[in-house]
Amino acid sequence: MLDQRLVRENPDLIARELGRRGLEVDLTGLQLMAQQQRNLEEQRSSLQAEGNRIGKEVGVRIKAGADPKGEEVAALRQQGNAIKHKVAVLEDEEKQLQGRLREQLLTLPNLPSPDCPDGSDETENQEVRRWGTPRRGDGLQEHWAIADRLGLLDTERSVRIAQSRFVTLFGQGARLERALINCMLDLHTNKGYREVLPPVLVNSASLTGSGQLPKFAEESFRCADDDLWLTPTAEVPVTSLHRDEIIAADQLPLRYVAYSPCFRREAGSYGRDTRGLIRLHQFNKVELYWFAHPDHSEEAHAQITADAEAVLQALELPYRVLDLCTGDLGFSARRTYDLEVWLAGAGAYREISSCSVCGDFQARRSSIRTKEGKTTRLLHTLNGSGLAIGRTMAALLENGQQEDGSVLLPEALRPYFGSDRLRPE
RNA sequence: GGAGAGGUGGCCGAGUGGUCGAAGGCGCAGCACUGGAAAUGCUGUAUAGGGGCAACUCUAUCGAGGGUUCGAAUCCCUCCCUCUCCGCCA
Repeated sequence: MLDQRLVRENPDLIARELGRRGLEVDLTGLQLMAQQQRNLEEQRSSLQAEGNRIGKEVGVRIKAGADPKGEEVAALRQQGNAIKHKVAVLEDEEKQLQGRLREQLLTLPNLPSPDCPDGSDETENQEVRRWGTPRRGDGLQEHWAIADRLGLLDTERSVRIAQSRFVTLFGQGARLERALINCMLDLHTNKGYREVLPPVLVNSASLTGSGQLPKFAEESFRCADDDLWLTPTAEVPVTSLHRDEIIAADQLPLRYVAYSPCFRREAGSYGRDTRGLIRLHQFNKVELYWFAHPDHSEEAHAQITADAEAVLQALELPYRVLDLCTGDLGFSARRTYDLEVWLAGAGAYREISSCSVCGDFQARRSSIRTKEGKTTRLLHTLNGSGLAIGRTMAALLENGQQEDGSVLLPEALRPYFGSDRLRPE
């Protein structure tokens, strides 16, 4: 959420920065509301001050011996009552206004970082660097074909169990998924990340806190009878881990690594990536998350990205890093580096991780602050996939496929998987 | 799901209508004492919003929301949460 004060005092800045995202917003209405809200607050609180004064005076006079039923007290009472009614009216108006203002503010995305490259869509994302040598060649299979051949998964039975875009893993496939989760968690915890296994059902406040609500309700699965949703990413529960908290500055950064299944409705993506492990309603992910000191979130962004890259390097998967342009930036992000892994079968890079710095955007929505001496400020949050498990498996299958039909696994994964390769059964 | 108890500041804990943002303790910070530390003493120590260059000041907040009252941490209603016992259960 954007700072209400900024809306009041510098709406032009907001309009300009949101313009970089390709959004045309007229903030005069919002500014007016914010100003009016403050006027109401001023009126209300000075009336309340007067009311408090009268209330105290009644107490003082009665204690001093005034007749509680006498004229003197009755007059004060009447004054008090008059003020009370005025306050009630103002308060009501103010509350409504504040509600409408907040509602609208919650739908505005974060302002992009000054360093974020300008651009209108993903074609203008900027490649920052590449790592590894992409494997190319004729006859390289795509991962679903390999998975099918090796009996790693079953999509048709998954439709019977759930519906399309779900997958059931079997045998070596299930084992590989488990190996990847453990491998990644170990990699990150060895670097000092604190492992956390959060609830998968999250309430509306949590989704609002990290930015999925109110705007993206149709992206998540909702439980009909409860205020609970299936989490679309561990970013949601982990953000709310410290909702409404004040964290001492010397404890920052708090770095978490959370494994969780993720659930997404993928509305509006029918027909895209319908085969394989790329786009599913349910997938596993290991997520990195930082609660960072507001003065050091840029370094933190570089670090969290490096920590995500380290997984790809450990798994010997070639990738490239994209600096997302303003037009492709996610709702809560100020700046994002996407990691795209090479898929040898598809012959293309595909997103496997997204590392974002959100500034104080989520912290304001979630009220997460840090205290240093006497000053309390909103802290900064960052998140990065480290990594999406299903897509990692896809990359391993495509990049590790061998002539004999087996799939060779990277060294780092072998102890977890218990073998150096997947073999035809 | 049934019965009961309870939710007060970073923590513990007092406070059943009046000047209470809240005693006391712990913790923490600063100062004094010390060669240094401990112990001790003194002082300070919530959050948000508004006004002010600032010192400072006003308002709100004692689980949440409503109500009674000139005045609510305290009384009433609704909801949420926690704990204990019973039932059910991986």
